[in-house]
Amino acid sequence: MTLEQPRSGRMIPPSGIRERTLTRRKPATITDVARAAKVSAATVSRVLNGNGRVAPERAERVKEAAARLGYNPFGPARALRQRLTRVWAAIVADIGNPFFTALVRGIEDVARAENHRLVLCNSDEDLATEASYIDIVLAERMGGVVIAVASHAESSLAPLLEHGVPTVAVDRRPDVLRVDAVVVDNRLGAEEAVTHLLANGYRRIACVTGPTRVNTANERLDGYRDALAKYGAAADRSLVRRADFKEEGGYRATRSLLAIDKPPDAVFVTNNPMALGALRAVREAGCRVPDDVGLVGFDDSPWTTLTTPPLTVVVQPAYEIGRAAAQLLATSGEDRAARTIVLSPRLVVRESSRPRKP
Amino acid sequence: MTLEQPRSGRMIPPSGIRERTLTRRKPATITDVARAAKVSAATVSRVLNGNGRVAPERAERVKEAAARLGYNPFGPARALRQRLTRVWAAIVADIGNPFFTALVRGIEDVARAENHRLVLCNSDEDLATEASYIDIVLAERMGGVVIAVASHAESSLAPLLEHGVPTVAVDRRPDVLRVDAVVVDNRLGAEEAVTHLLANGYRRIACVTGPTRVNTANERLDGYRDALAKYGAAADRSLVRRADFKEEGGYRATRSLLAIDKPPDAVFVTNNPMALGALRAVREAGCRVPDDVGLVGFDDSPWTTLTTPPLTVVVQPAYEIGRAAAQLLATSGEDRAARTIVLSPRLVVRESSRPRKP
DNA sequence: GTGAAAGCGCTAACAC
DNA sequence: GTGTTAGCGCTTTCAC
Repeated sequence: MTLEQPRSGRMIPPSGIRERTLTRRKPATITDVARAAKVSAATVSRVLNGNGRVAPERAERVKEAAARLGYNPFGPARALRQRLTRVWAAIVADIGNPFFTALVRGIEDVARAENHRLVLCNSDEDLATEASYIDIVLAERMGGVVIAVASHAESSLAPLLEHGVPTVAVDRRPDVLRVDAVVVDNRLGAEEAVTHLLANGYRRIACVTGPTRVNTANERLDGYRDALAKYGAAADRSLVRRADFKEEGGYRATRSLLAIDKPPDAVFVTNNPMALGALRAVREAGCRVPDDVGLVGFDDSPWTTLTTPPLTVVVQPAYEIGRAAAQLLATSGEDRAARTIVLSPRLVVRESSRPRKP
Repeated sequence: MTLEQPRSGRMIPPSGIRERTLTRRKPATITDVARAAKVSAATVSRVLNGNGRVAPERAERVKEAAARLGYNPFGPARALRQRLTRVWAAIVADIGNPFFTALVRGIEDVARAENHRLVLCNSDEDLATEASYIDIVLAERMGGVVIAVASHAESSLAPLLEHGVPTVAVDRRPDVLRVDAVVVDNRLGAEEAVTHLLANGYRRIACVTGPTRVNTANERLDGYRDALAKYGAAADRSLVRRADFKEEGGYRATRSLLAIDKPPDAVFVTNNPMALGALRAVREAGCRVPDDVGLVGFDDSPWTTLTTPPLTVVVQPAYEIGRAAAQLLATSGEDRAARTIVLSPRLVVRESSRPRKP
C-alpha cells in the first residue's frame, strides 16, 4: 500500500509492470448493432427508444447485440437529429457556498427522476463567466437551465428566453418578465432576524450585505431596515456595509465595522460565506460573541453549530428550492405564463444572539 | 422591492403586467451566416475556427454577419463531425466536501485556459451513480475525465480506457495500470499527524477512517499505524473505526469511540466532513478539546480556524491537485506511458492538538 | 412490423 | 483562397 514514489511534484515513470497496450476499441454505432442483430438501424432505434412496435423476438436480438457490443448511443448525433439534449444546466453563483450545493442536490434528484442529466456551472458571481455558460447552454441546445443570476438587472437571460430554453431562476429574481422563479421571502426573513436581535436587547445593529447588483442583498437589507423602522430605531448609515457575498468580503466589512468609533453591538450578515468571514474578523479583533457583539447569519451550513458560540441563522429550504425549480423545468410548457414560487425562510436561534446582559 | 406574494409553497399567478410573447427565434445555422455574408458554409467555418486562409475582407463580412445573427455554433453537430467534444468531466465523490470544490476550481482554471468546458458530476461515493456518469462521458464523447473514484478496486475505468478517453485519477488511485494520477502521499501525511499527537503527549489515539473500498482511507490508516509502530505503541484495534467519509458517519464513529471503557485521549479523523461530525460528537458528549480529547483532521476548509479550538489538520494542496490533473489531461497523448504525480501534504498545527497537560 | 432514405449542422477532402 | 461535396450517427417519415 506504500506509495513508492518521490514526494514531490515531479513526474515519475510508469510502474515497472509490463506495458499492456489497451486495444482502443472504436465505439459501436447503431449500424454495428443492426448488422449484428440482422435488422435495420431503424429497428434498433425503435427498440432502444421504445418507439413504434417491434416483434418481440427481434427486439430481443437487438437488445442482446447492443449489450454484447457495449453499444452506447452517441449523444451528439441524437441531439443533432432531435435538436435538443436531455441535459439541464445549473448555473450557480458560488459552488463553495453550501446553500448552492444543497440546492443543486435538489435539482439533481429531480433530474435523475426525469431522466435528465445535470451539468453544474460555477459563475463565481461574475457576469462574463455567467454569460459564457449561457452561450454554452445555447450551443449545446440543453433542455433547460436553473440559474442563480449574478445580477438581477444585468444578467442576460434574453437569449435563453428568445430561443425558448426552459429557464428557472432560483434564489435571485431577475428583472425579467415571464421567467419562472423559486425564491424565499428574503425581506421577511431578514426582518425576523433583526427583530429577534432587537428583542434580545441589541441596539446598535450593523448589516453586512451583498452587492447592489444582487437583489437578495437588497431585499435582506430592506428587511433589516424594516425591523429597525418598526422598532422606531434610527437606521445608522455607518452601520451598513456592502461586500461581495464572499468570505473575504465579509471579513473586511466586519473588521471595518468593529474599528469605527461607536462599534455595533450586533452584526447581521446576509449570506453564509460572509458569515464565516465575519466570525473570523470578530475573533481576530478579540471580541467575544455574543457578549461583545451578537451575530446572525443567513443560510445554514454544517459548521454553524460548531463554532463558539453556535450561530443563529435565517435558514432557507435550499434543497426544496432546488427540487421545486427542477419540477418547474420538467413541467415548463410552450406558452405557459411565468410561475413564481415563494418559500418561507425560518429563523433558527442559537447562542450567537443570546439576550444581552443589562 | 417587496415581494408581494403569499409566503407559502403555492404557485402564484404571473405578475399583472401585460404578457409579452417572446418571439421564439429559431437559432441561426452556419448556412444562414453563409447566406448573409454571401460566402459558402465552408468559408464561415474556416473563419470561425481559424483554419485555412480566408481573404481579410470576406472574413470581416463573416464575422459581422455571425454577430448580427447571434450565431452560436451547434455543439452536437460539431461533435458529430469531429467525433469529440471540447468538454471535460470532473467526477467527484462529494460535492459538499471543500477539498473537492477546491480541486474542481483548479481543473476549471486550466479548462478555461485550454478552451475546454467542464461539467461537474457528483457520484456521492456511490458506485452505481459513478458508473452512470461514466456512461454519459462515453455517450457524449467527452474529451477527458478527471475522476476521484468511489472505489479503488471496483470503480470501472475500463470502458474509458478502452475507448481511449483521456482519464486522470485524483485523490484516489485506482488499481488499474496505465491511468494518469495525481495524489498526495496520504500515508506520510497521516504518519506525521499521529507522530505530532504522540509528541504532544497523547497516548490513546483513535482513528476514524473511511471505507476499505477507498484506498486513501486505507493509506491514512496505514500511516496512523506506522506512527504508532515507530513509537513502539501497541495499535489497539478497539480504537479504529471505519465510517463512510461523510459527516454523519464521522459523528457516529466518534460517539461510539467516546463511549467505550477506556476512551481515547485523541482522535485522528481522515477527512473533512467526518471531522465535522467528530467535532459535533465530542461537543455533544460534553468533552473539551483538547483537554479531554485531542483532534486532528485531514483537509483544510474555511471553518477549521473558527471552531473552538481551531482544528489541527493535514492539508492537501487541493487546488494544485486539480490544476495538475487538468494539465495531464491537456497533454495526454496517444500511447504515452501512464504518469503519476505525487504531491506532499503538510501538517498545519492549531489548538486542537495542543500539548497535553501532565 | 419493417427497411430504405433523407437530413439534422457542421467540417474536412477535394477540386479548381 | 474558395466552393462543392460527402458524411459523421442518429431518428423519422414514407413506402411496403
